[in-house]
Amino acid sequence: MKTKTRSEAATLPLNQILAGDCIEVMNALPEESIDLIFADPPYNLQLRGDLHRPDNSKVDAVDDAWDQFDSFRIYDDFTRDWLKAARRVLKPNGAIWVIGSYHNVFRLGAELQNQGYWILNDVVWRKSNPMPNFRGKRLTNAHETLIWASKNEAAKYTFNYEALKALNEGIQMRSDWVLPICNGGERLKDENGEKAHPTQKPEALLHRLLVGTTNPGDVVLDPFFGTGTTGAVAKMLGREFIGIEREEKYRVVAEKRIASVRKYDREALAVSASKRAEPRVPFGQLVERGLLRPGEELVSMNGRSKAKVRADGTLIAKDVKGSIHQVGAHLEGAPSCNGWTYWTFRRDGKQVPIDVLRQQIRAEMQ
Amino acid sequence: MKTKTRSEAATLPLNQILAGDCIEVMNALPEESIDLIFADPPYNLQLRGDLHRPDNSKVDAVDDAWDQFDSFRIYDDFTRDWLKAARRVLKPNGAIWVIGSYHNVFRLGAELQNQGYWILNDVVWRKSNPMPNFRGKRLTNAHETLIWASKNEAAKYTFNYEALKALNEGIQMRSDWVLPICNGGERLKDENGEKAHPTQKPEALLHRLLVGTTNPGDVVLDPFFGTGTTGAVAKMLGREFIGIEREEKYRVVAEKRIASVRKYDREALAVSASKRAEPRVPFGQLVERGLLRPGEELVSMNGRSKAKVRADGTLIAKDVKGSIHQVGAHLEGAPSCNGWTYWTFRRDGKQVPIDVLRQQIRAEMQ
DNA sequence: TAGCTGCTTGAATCTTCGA
DNA sequence: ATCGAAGATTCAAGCAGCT
Repeated sequence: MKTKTRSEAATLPLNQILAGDCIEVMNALPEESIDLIFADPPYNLQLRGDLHRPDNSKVDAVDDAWDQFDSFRIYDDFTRDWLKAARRVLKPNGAIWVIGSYHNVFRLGAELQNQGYWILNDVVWRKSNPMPNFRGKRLTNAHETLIWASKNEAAKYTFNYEALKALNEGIQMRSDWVLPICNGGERLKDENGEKAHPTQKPEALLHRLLVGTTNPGDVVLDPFFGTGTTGAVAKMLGREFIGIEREEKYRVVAEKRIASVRKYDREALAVSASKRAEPRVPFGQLVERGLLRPGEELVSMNGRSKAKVRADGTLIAKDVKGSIHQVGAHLEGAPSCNGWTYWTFRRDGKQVPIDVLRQQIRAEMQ
Repeated sequence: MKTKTRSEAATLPLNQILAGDCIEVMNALPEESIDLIFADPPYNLQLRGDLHRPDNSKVDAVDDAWDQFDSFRIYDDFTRDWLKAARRVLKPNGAIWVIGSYHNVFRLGAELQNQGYWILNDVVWRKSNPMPNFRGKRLTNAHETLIWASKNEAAKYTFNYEALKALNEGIQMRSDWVLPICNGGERLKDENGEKAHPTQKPEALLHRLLVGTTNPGDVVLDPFFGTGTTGAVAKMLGREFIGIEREEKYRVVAEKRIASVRKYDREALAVSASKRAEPRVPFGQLVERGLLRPGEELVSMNGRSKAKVRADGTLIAKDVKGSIHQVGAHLEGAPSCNGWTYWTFRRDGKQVPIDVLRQQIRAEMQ
């Protein structure tokens, strides 16, 4: 429901980047004036020493002062204060998005709930090209979490169901979004050719989020504006924005960036169109899902070789262990081998190619 | 490292389902006795019906703010208590997995951090066949979140990196896991043909998690056992389990289920080992055994550097002496260098990595 | 032009052993 | 506990430069 009046619009500093601490600046804005907030607060990463890639190059870490907090207590105080200020400026039917990683997102989500925000969805941004875990000590940190919440349980939040369905090729939009990280030409550089901001978010993410949860003309506030992805996408999509940013160097970059953006840029729309490739199905999934059991015997298509399945999705044959491809290649004395078509399993007295099981999983994924 | 003693094993009720409240039962177990905890705590506590404030006055159900606030407080108290009891029984190098949705996972994650657990990853279980959002008012809730945390920051948690990489067909396992929900034949039914438990987890999820973060023989505790997916998969994979479940009807179903499970054979349970687990072989042994001769020349993998082997197993290059690692790092101007993969020697006219010789010695050690 | 190789880079709580 | 040394460890993209 649009309730914006002329006088209210006049007092709002629309399409500007405001300098200063976001809490103070938000408290100076009129209450109940904002339709949507997008907030990408500091993550409070707690990094110890340097990290090198296996090729010995050094990882350019987020070591900025603005990401340093001395304790959870201090981070929680900070979170409480800015979320409270944010809630004051939200319209009664307003909503908020916050983004974070496991370092901070649980603090964010709990505090949202404590303040009476009503969580609508948590959304997973699955990165198609995340940075690997170079030391092999944990899982690849391949996602970040967004929380979408309305001001309270009763709020009539904006949700453009059909628009998102259209973006998703006619299928209901899910809570996991596969999008690449921001790099290439979209990644803003400073005068030295270094990245202008360590954590610039991709425009595709904001595009989907603004298309789905705002209407044209809505006022979108970003209290941690950085280099202004929110403002740039809002402008493209015909939404009004208000940015707040403490650091001058980021404001300068953002101003320039947004000035060069044109509304309804068709290229920006193209960014969000995701192409669908045939999903890769690791052989291990057949084992995890119980389609093949550890210890089960596979026989080669030509009937000459046998191997046993192991719990981690590798095979073991007479004198070799490895993937279905490696073991097949070794047994045939070939440089390579497509294990999917080489190996068969026994089902109802017949030998069936394991590729049948892969097809089955792919069908489920549709 | 297994440190289980006979007396400890004797006092642990292995491979049993214990009846009762999980906090009381955990407090009756010996401390520091559990390798891994998997917990799927309830979150629909149905508090709205009979909610009391801490001072025992009944909450006015009309007052939404009070209702929410007290709900969270009670849930947080519950979470704090069971996580504390869980932490007591964990071995110093133990770890925990918890699973939840946006309703409760932020409370879980924040409390884990508050108690000193150290989050290793948050993992998204991306459901390949979720229930659609029928009313079209929100995104399809297509995932649940798991948190993997060690007992504390210093803990040497178990992580079978190579096994998970193998499960994912040679690519590092990511933090987003695509797996189907539990249905079909795997879904347990009660005598009326109704599902026996509302939130039965798929065995594939537990398979991946147990293969990745436990070793055969480890003790896995599930304080919210339900119909025993954890126990069933633990048994298959040769892990010990302890289940705790309050409701008799679930215990009955779980007992029957686990009794019908068979453990995979030993060979199938072996997983791809990490190189770190292999015995250490000093470079000097290659010289002592005559696999390399003092004075023999080594050439770097990239062909740009040379060094000579000395009798004590150090190398000497143009302006540097030291270990294979030190000399390699110095010549490359790198912070570190794995000399085993950096240096090659000449054999039959070809350059061969010295790591081949290490493998040879390791093979002899078997 | 299209295709290939090689280099660079990304919100990262990223080692372990023995003296 | 602290310190030094051994040694284990990466995936997907974009882009430049070349054929």
